[in-house]
Amino acid sequence: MTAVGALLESVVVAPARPGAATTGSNLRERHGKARIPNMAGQNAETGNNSASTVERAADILLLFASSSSPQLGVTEIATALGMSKSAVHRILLSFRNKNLLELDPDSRKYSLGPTLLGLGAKYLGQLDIRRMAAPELTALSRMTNETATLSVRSGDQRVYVDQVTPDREVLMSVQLGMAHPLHAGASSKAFLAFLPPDEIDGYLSGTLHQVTSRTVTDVRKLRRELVTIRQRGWAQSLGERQAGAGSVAAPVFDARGVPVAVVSVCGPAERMAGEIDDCAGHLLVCTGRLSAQLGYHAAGNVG
Amino acid sequence: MTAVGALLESVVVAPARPGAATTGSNLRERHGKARIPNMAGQNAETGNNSASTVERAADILLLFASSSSPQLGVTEIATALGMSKSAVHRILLSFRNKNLLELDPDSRKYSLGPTLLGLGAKYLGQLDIRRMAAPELTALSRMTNETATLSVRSGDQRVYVDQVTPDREVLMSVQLGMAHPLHAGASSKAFLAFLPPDEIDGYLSGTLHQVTSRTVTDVRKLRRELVTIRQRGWAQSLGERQAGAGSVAAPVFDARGVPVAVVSVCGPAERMAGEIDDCAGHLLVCTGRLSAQLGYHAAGNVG
DNA sequence: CCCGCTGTTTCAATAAGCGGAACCATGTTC
DNA sequence: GAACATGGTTCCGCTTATTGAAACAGCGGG
Repeated sequence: MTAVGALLESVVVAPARPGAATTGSNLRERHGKARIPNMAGQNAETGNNSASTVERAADILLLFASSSSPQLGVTEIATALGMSKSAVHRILLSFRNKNLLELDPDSRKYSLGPTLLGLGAKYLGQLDIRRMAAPELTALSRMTNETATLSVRSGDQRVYVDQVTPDREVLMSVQLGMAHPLHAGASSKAFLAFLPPDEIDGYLSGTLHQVTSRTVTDVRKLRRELVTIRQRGWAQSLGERQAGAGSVAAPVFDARGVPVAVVSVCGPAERMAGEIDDCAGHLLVCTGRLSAQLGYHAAGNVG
Repeated sequence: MTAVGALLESVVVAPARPGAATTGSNLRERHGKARIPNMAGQNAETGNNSASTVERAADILLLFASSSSPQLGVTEIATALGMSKSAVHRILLSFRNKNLLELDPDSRKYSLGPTLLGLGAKYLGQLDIRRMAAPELTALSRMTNETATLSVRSGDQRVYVDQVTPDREVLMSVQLGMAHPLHAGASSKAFLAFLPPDEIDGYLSGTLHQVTSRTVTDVRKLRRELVTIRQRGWAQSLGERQAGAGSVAAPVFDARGVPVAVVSVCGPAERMAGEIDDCAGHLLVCTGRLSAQLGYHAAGNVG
């Protein structure tokens, strides 16, 4: 009954497709350079040997992703990104040729195209952690009667890749695919706490953006909290990333002990406040099973 | 309980929010093949004043979407697209900076990045037809006990944007987001049949690719079938796009009488063969309701 | 250990994208 | 309804970013 779950086109005989056994996808990055997210103005200081035109084109796509209005005009984009109208127009035309963007001939504005759906679906389909975690998320959501989410890391950021919401009126729902910093919210902190020490240092040496009024941006305070998280194995947050929301989160480790994903239970802050311990218990059982599936044998890693 | 359905991050109190006004998206495309860099100057005649670098970058993304293996290497991409390794590498670096692609440091290969998930989710979220049709798809799938799908048009192609699968062992599942030609399969033919005559002519004057052994590529035969489809209001296919699959499909019209989407019922070919008339009945009720919601008043359009 | 394969970097040539301004097409105002 | 305003599209010289070949670096297999 799921809507967007199925991804492989085929006449399926068994409920799941046995398929080729893909190895676990581990992602690692070493980008020390922190980008200022969605800021307008000049981005002259990239300093890389990459293709600036392509990056600017990508920025246009990302602008659509972060914009509140689904349709954007040429000048709108140009001013937002500090580009000239002609450059924007040329890039938009290219994307349009590839069906990555669409043009509404009436309003003369552009919007995201269906090909992006294909790319996103493809990405999800090859995320084996997601497949593996799906039943766990369902069970976790049912037991806690709250939303269960799954996140993966992408460089200095974290991205929700799945969620299962409970069957009740007031609930929390996260936006899949959008990137969040590694220091705000339970899921992020759960990731950060279990990274290798040098990566933690690298991240903490950057700017810690104040996402909400409760976001912890003091490095020393955050470091103390990371120690706590490592000791007890899970992180919590009340409104640190999303005002009014609360959550508990714990990482999933692969065989090498690297955190490859984070599972969280989240809901409205007032409700979550009284459920934290209960949720954390269920959560750890869930992540423990997943880590075991990935070949992780819990060792003395508490430090 | 849906996994990827929710898209807006918020603490939701009401189950769903009624969307804003609908905008019919019509677009026209021209697929030129620009490969030879010799006469790469300004070709005013072909109407190609777009950014070739960006298009080539987009081609790389699309290659990932259509490739069977989730990871691609630099030379692999370069040879597949006829580009130089350095160009590919630079573009890959740009995409990596934007988290549109990821690099597996072990295998030194690239794969799709999580930002694409965000873009795809965003696209789905702003497709109001999808929201509107979702309950209809669910009902249709339940009544027919087969898979119900929703497609939209994108240039000369058609894209699945949603599906609801029945609760049984043997079923059909389509791949969301991937583009299909307008002449193969019931959903495609249902679109094609109700386009304006000049657009039909334009499409039929192009090459009709033989997708499966049963794909109709003879223009005259196809034209006859389009007449039939227009007369009875729905299209059928047995293995024309996907071997072993069968389906019936009918369009959804907006207030102007333009087909904005297509709903289909599909399943394994043997089973569908005996269910076609029954499914078509349910299907037409469903699409009729949707068209009515869009302000379409059935007129004497049979011809 | 060396060879072959693949990803990364370098560098000069130049093709390609850039921006400003002119050009249209809408729809808004008076 | 004409003049105006707004925003998309096109044109064109300038210059910069991109390109391709070749050199370099890592890695795995023979």
